[in-house]
Amino acid sequence: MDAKEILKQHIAKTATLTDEQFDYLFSHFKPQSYKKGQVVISEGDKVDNEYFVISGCLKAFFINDEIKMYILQFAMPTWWTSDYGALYNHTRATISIDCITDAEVLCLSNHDREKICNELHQAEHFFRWRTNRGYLASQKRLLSFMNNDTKARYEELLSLYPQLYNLVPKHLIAAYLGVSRETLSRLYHAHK
Amino acid sequence: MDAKEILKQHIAKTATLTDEQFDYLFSHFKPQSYKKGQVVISEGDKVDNEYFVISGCLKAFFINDEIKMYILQFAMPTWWTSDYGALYNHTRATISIDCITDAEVLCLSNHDREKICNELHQAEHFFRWRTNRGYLASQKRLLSFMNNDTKARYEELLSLYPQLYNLVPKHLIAAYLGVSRETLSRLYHAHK
DNA sequence: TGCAGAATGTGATATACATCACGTAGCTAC
DNA sequence: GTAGCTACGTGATGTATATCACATTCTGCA
Repeated sequence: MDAKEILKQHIAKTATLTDEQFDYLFSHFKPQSYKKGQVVISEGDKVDNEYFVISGCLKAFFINDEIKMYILQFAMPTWWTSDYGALYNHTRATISIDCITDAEVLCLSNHDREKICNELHQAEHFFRWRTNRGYLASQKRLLSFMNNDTKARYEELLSLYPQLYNLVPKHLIAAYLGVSRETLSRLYHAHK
Repeated sequence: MDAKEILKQHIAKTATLTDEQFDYLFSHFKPQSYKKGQVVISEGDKVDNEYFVISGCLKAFFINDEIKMYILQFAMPTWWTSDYGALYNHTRATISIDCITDAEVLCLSNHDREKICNELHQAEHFFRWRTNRGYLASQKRLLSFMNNDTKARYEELLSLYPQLYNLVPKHLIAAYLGVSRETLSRLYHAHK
């Protein structure tokens, strides 16, 4: 299945577009390929685009003053990613994004998204629901952070995305869980 | 300023509606008054409405198996609140909401919101942006949880919402920060 | 093929925080 | 007014996790 078809099916779950409308919408997306390790958005950048993942795995992360990394999102196929704070507020990136594996994405500029949303009511509908789901996922993760200990969060993550275990290095999983790599290592060697 | 005018100005920041369109939209909102301590949504309830706060302060919270409470949101005037997971997915409430002070709200049913969004493109636009902002706030709080210690999060909260200090009991602030009330108490008596 | 750097395991120690326990002050109801 | 409840402070102790240090294994690549 090609990129266009993947996006089409993804949107069809939420919004009803004619083929012509979808073609028009799709004409604003720009395909892009990245190699493993390549940087998509770097802290301090001007952010113009958001990215729809076709294949591969990216990470969106924050580096604090002590050079410690926290991962906000592993972006897998059919997920959207960007530094949305910077994108919507026209500020410089505080979040960086790079590729854990080779990856193909579709880029959509902030300007084009707003233009399409304005022109096509169904597109606005789609983006409302996409953000809805992101909001709910974020709330859920926040609750999990407050309520569950590290082990429970680790198991929750792996039961949701079993592919991560082999796809991404353990220290990145630790950075997603918000614990040190040592603690994570001890965790899953203790309860074998 | 009455409830209608408060909502009107709130929406006008994001979407352009004619007076007729706003009147139509407003006709779907139902005003409601609550007393301090009154429950708006209780865990296990069917959730049909979301709430726009006109006055007072509500809290949205989760109680875990060990009867420990975590506060997801203090809902202040012009904020929206509900158990959105339950509301959108038509499941039972896992989040409860009650009133910290006497409060006035405007209720909007899930059904009516979707109806209005369908009928009025600008309403869909408004709700997309409202959710956007909620998503960004949630991401920011998540990052703060991973990156900052309790003291920093406490000071961040109070600098954002100074009125909370006198409005809500300290153990609720602790439940928002995700620490025990003892730890919070020690925190702000240590660094005077 | 072999080497450098990345990823991972593991021990020792320090620390932030939870938990338990108890005390006090203030508010509310009748 | 007093009984009871809620909010809040504070000490003692236990525990999960960070941090530092070093060893081991894996992997890409020249």
